[in-house]
Amino acid sequence: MAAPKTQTLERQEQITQAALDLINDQGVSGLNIAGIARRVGIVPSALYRHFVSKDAVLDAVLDLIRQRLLDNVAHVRKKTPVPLNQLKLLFTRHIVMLRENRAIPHVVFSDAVYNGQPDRKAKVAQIITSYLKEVEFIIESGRQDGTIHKEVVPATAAVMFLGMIMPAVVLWNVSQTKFDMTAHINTAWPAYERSIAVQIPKEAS
Amino acid sequence: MAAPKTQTLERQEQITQAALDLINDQGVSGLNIAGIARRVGIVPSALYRHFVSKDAVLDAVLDLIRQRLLDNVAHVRKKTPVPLNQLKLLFTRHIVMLRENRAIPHVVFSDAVYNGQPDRKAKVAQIITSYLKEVEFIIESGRQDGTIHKEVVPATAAVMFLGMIMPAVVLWNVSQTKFDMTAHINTAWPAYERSIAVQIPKEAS
DNA sequence: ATATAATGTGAATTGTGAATCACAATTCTT
DNA sequence: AAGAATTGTGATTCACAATTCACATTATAT
Repeated sequence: MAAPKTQTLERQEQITQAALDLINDQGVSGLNIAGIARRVGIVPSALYRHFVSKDAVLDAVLDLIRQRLLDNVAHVRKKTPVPLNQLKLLFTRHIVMLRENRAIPHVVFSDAVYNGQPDRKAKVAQIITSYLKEVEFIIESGRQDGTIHKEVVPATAAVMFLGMIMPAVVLWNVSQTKFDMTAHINTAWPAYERSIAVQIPKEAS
Repeated sequence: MAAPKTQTLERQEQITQAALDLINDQGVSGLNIAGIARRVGIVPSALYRHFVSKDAVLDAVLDLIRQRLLDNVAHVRKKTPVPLNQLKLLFTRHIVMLRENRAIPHVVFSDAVYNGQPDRKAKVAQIITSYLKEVEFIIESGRQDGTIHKEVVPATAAVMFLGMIMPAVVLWNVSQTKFDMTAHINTAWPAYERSIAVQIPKEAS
């Protein structure tokens, strides 16, 4: 009962997705060739027809993650032209995304990244910084149109934007999903907005 | 050439410290019994006289980390009685600490925590939340003495305090230590202060 | 001092998982 | 339809690391 033959390109996508799913369930340390193969429906050795090594699979997963993150930004841009609304939307969408893809923080924080080849580390650095650049860009356009304070330093504000998300996700993960993300979104966002927006929004509590 | 016999209590401390050092260098996935034993100066099997398993060593490392974090808070409390100054000091000290102990983020974000026994996960949750509680406490006393806005929600402000630190450390790690932490401290802190303090400090840019 | 407990040692055991390889089945080319 | 290329399979190898164990050595108690 051999698995049906499938073009490498398609298999690579299946394998990458399966790897992401596996990491969602078991973390990066739970990522193993046999597990991936099982999910795809092939035998472990067959995987090597499509990837030269396990490391190569991890790199593909990183590419997938980058794509998802940037797609997110693009989607938000289309949704509304107002910088502050874009940020708010990006904030909630990003949190929802990380909730559903626990693999993302897993990979980004994993030892495979922190202590693997410098290439991989650089790749993650590039993913994060390009995401930050997008956020900075939104903030900068807010400064231009006068909705965001001129004194705000875009780079710092972007890092702090990430700072609303990162600890929340970590707490949520560590607390067996008990940490109330919705409540966090509802209180953190106004605080963030207050610190960068020019005028307090209509309903000032 | 046997290693000198040493009381279990002292050896446990040596082993825990060696494990922390090893994680500093190689990450959690690089943590191995042989490596720890080498650093302590004993043979791998000897380690089992003092810890029942590798997992037990990791748990001890977690205890050590908690202790370090809380010592940090206590130190800051002694240094100054002014809440905002305590926060600022805690901020810089925390960053310095994480710079010198890359093991801390490694462990906190590791798979061993995210996918290990629920006990360990709970332990990490407890470490983070107790640290947050301390920060909340400082913020609350600032609200009491009128130096921090009444509208500030201590829990949220504490999470965002962590939010100044976490992404910075991640960026620093991932960027081969190229990310400028000092610059981050200098711009992030005023922004944070502005968002919670009642009055803008003397020199308003 | 001697028995007993505690600690250290080297060898052996066990498990795990990545990677390789010769061969089989399938698809593609022409 | 024959031959070449691609993809799949099972057995196997290899390295690595945690743990156990019988025995040696040192410290402690009486």
